[in-house]
Amino acid sequence: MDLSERQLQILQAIINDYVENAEPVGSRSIAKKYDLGVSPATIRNEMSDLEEMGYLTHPHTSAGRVPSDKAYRLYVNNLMKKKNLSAKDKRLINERLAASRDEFDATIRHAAELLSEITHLTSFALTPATNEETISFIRLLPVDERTIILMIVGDSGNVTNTTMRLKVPYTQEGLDLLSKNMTVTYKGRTLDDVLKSHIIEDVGTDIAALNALEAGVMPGFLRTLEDMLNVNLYMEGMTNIFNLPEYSSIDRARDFMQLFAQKDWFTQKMLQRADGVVVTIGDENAKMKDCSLITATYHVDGKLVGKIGVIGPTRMKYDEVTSLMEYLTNNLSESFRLTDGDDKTERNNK
Amino acid sequence: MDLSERQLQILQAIINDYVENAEPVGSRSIAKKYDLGVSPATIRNEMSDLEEMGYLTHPHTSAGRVPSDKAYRLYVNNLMKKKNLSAKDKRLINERLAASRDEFDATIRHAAELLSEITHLTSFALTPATNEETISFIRLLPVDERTIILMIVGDSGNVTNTTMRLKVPYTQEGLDLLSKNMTVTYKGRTLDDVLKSHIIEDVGTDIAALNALEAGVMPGFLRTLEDMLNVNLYMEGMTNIFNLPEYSSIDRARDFMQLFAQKDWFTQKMLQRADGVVVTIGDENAKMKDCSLITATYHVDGKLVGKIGVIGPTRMKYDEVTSLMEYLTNNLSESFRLTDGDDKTERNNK
DNA sequence: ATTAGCACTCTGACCGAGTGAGTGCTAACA
DNA sequence: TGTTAGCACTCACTCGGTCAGAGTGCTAAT
Repeated sequence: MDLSERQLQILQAIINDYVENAEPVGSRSIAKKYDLGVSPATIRNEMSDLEEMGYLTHPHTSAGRVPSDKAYRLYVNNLMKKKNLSAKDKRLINERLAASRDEFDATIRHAAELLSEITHLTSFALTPATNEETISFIRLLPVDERTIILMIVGDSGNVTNTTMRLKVPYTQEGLDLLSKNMTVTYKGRTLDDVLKSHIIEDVGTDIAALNALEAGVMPGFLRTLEDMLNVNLYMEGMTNIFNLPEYSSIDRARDFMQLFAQKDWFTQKMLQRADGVVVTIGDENAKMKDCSLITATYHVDGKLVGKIGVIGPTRMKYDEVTSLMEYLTNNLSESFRLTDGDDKTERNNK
Repeated sequence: MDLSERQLQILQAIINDYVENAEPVGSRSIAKKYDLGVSPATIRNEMSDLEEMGYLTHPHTSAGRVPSDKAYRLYVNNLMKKKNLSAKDKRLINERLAASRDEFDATIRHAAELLSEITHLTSFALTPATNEETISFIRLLPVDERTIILMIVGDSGNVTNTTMRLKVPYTQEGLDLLSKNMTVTYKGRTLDDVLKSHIIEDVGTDIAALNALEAGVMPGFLRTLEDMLNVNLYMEGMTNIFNLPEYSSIDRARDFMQLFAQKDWFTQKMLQRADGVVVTIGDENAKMKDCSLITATYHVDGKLVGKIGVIGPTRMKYDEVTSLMEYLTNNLSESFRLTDGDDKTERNNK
């Protein structure tokens, strides 16, 4: 059941050729381009065997062979070698990321841009998930007679705030006291935890006015927590796929685009993927049957975890893309390691 | 040079028919469907005249006529009548907007969703421009030894904040004093004004440590102002156009999609458009030659101004879309009128 | 001024032949 | 027994030609 050395060589040759030219590859062209020391007839026989084993398919009798998902999987797992990035790409990455080093979200967006520029595919980046983030403090600030700001600060400096209009009047003292009480109650607990407990805990006071204020603030508090848990999705290079032959039919192009119309669904799917560089090919992506998806994770200060990814047809340069993503996520994680004396700013989401 | 009553009738009939069926319309079908009391031959003669005047075009000799941009312009300016929304659509709008009434950005996003759902076209919504917003107060808050939060609050409750890491240590008193000084210096001035002055004004203190703190904070302050000036763009229904015959060719579809790849450019273009319901047709949109674009403005508390819009082929139901947008923007402006006793929240951008 | 009639034009669908790429099989060969 | 040359066969694609249908533009009659 294992493949012979020669079969592997042939399979690799077919994959290389097909990835490059997007056209079914015949025995003759393999024999000519790759010096395997055998005739086209022999290659034909091997190809026939490979097809039987499910590594190749046949659009029609008189066409060449096309690698199957299974072939790409084999290639990704066993055959492909790490590629070195070109000096040009490395420079591009370093410069672009350094330029926006101070602005967290901008850096992440630039990472997605770089991915799509270099691979000519569609890419995305997610800001880090904050479920592990714990509450550092909560502050209520006055705006006008009826309007206040609720601000939640996480332990990594993540900030989210909501402006809310109260039905009842308030006092500065009330705000201060409630801020303090809420901070005491929730400090150190994760956002997830506080939100999921769903119990609006009594922050403990027996002043009637304060209880009224608390009741007015709570719905906004929960909404703010939810907001803080949301990650941002940046997509880039969606139109790149129009240049690829697999999307030359309107239907395919539409299907592809529609995947990203439901941003929330897509974000959830991506968040569920394992850490590190993960490749899923064709059928392995339930809903995105004829795409391949490569994701990788970066870290913020060694803790928070965000994701970047590339989406394209199954026919893609897996070796180059995975190497690129490894380089890029390392670079990102490095950027986001908060060293002392650094004036990095803008670590706040939406 | 003016068009006769009959010519107007014929032109209107052609536009109706073409907008409905997306196919060149011939004299015979006009004569049959619209009871104008004349024969196809007469209509042919009029059509020929209309073509000479630039209101119609001819894909080829033996095809029917197609309205030109000029014809649509005439239609929009003089011919079309306001349409009443269906009860179903009204209900849909009211329900959907009411559901997210508390969350500012969500409401705006829903407005864009509604637009694309009802029109089956591509739509967008912009959060209000904040150049007129004035600074209400500025607050600096501690996170850890080196990290602080800078928060700017506008007079309409708009909040933007940045987490920044300082090179130098700070004290609570320092933060409080600087907050107070900055507020005094900038209160009441517009964001634009403060940002454009570009002079980092001395907020007035002679304590050395405070000056150092001020210097550390200023770059972040400017960046926060910039951030606060940014508007958010929500796009919806981009894939709707795949169902339209004018985008059945990949090239057209790609061109359309690429318009929105440069979000910043698009946002700027949209912000430049006049207030109220504005229709631009085909050539009138320099870069979007074969699209029509309809935008409308909504108000927040009668002051801040945001935009929503619909983009589609020149062949669109101008009457229905403009009526819909009028209804929708009225509804939005109404929602955003901050009445007393209302606990509307979440009036904060990015 | 309007209309009927008719010739003319152009598109799009359909058809059939020819071409070329590539396979699969068979028989010969090392 | 694995490899190879040779050859028949298959299938998609292209090209030219034909045909039907829709619609115009012109002319002559009303």
